[in-house]
Amino acid sequence: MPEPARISRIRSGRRTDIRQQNERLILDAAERVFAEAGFGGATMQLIADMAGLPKANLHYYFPTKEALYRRVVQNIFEIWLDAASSFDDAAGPVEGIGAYVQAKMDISRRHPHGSKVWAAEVMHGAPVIQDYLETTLRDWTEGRITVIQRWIDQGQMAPIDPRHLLYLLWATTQHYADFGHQIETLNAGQPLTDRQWREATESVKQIILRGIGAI
Amino acid sequence: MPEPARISRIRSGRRTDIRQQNERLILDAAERVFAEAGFGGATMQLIADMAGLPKANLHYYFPTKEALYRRVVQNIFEIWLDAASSFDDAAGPVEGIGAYVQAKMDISRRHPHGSKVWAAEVMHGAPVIQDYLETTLRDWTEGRITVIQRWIDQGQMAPIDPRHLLYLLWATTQHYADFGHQIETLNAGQPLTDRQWREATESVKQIILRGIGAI
DNA sequence: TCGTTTCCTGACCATATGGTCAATACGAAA
DNA sequence: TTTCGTATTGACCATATGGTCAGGAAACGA
Repeated sequence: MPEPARISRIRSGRRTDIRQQNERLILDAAERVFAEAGFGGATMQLIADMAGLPKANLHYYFPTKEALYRRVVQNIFEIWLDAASSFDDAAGPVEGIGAYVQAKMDISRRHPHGSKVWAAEVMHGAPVIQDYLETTLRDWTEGRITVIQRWIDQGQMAPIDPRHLLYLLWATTQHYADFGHQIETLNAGQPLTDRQWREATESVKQIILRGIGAI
Repeated sequence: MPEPARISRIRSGRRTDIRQQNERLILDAAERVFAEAGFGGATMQLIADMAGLPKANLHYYFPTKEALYRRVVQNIFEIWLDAASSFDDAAGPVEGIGAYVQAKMDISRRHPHGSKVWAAEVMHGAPVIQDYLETTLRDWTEGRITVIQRWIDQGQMAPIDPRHLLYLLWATTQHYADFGHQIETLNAGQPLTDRQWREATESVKQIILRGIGAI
């Protein structure tokens, strides 16, 4: 059976470079357009223009609009999961939650479009990633609740309902991406500067860490 | 000039009842559909079906889809402003912010669709209510910042950046509406009970009030 | 050079959707 | 009863959009 080997050898050439490069181009454009216009408001033509490719080319790499959207949402979810790891190897809430807030604020700054797509997806009832919510997200959440509960039992923080603490963390950090336009409008129409992002992150950390009695 | 009087007398009859009733019917259906499908994903036909009226009837009361959407967003903004008043007549942060959290959590529970429409509108760059953001919302925000700063100066709370405190308040309370589906999924697929809503509200209040050093 | 696979794209199609309109019914005042 | 402004609605239209396809170009191994 030399077949698979031959295929995989072919796939490692320049052709896959082209495929990967174009898929990335399309995914980046799609993420932006889906974020700014929503799934229904986004058009393949607009995504194509933003990617600098003919529309028919999109359908060569992604069979349908749904398939493209699905890939965008999955990408975001993976980024989300990466940040989640900052929670893990921490001795106490100050380091754990502090690092988590930091990671999520960084994501909000670097992937605002992705965050918006995720938010819209959930708001519409998670038609595409419902299974992820019920498996990966639920498992992750349960794990983190255990960790937080242990911190409480060890007297490292006040007895807060871990679930609502997690919601508060998600809400607060993602707000800086999802409602970035509102924040910018209230900031004299200017995007937050490096300094303002640091201040925001510090404010969030302080309020939450103090709020759970970890400081 | 008896004209206006006659018109206004006519307008107070049963006809205006019909108009008001149908507009309400349409607006309620539209709010729901816009929230669940987004502006682009919503169709006039779907809204019509949900309102129990023929599609052409919608266009009799609202000339275009945009006009209907505009009205929905404006309605939400008014509800939002009502809650804002709970902030005003309060002696200190515990009452003021406590009441504000309470009011906003109640809104999240009673108007989840409206909250989602608002969120989507802002996420898409506020194409419809940008002027509100720059006028009403900006003014309200500045006013509240002044109040919070006064509390800080009077030593009633820790020196937190008022702006980021407001963002945290908005983010946290609205999260329970906008991400209600996710919360429900993590709640064994069940909507929050009365008790759980109370617990959520209490958790949020506690963390924030403690976090700003008001307790 | 040749054969094969992958990639590219203009032109085209079927359908969904926002919006229009003319005909009609209805309710209230005269 | 007549009149007139309001409300109703089925049928219809123009357009936008997701998706298809055939023909050809480029890339690559032999």
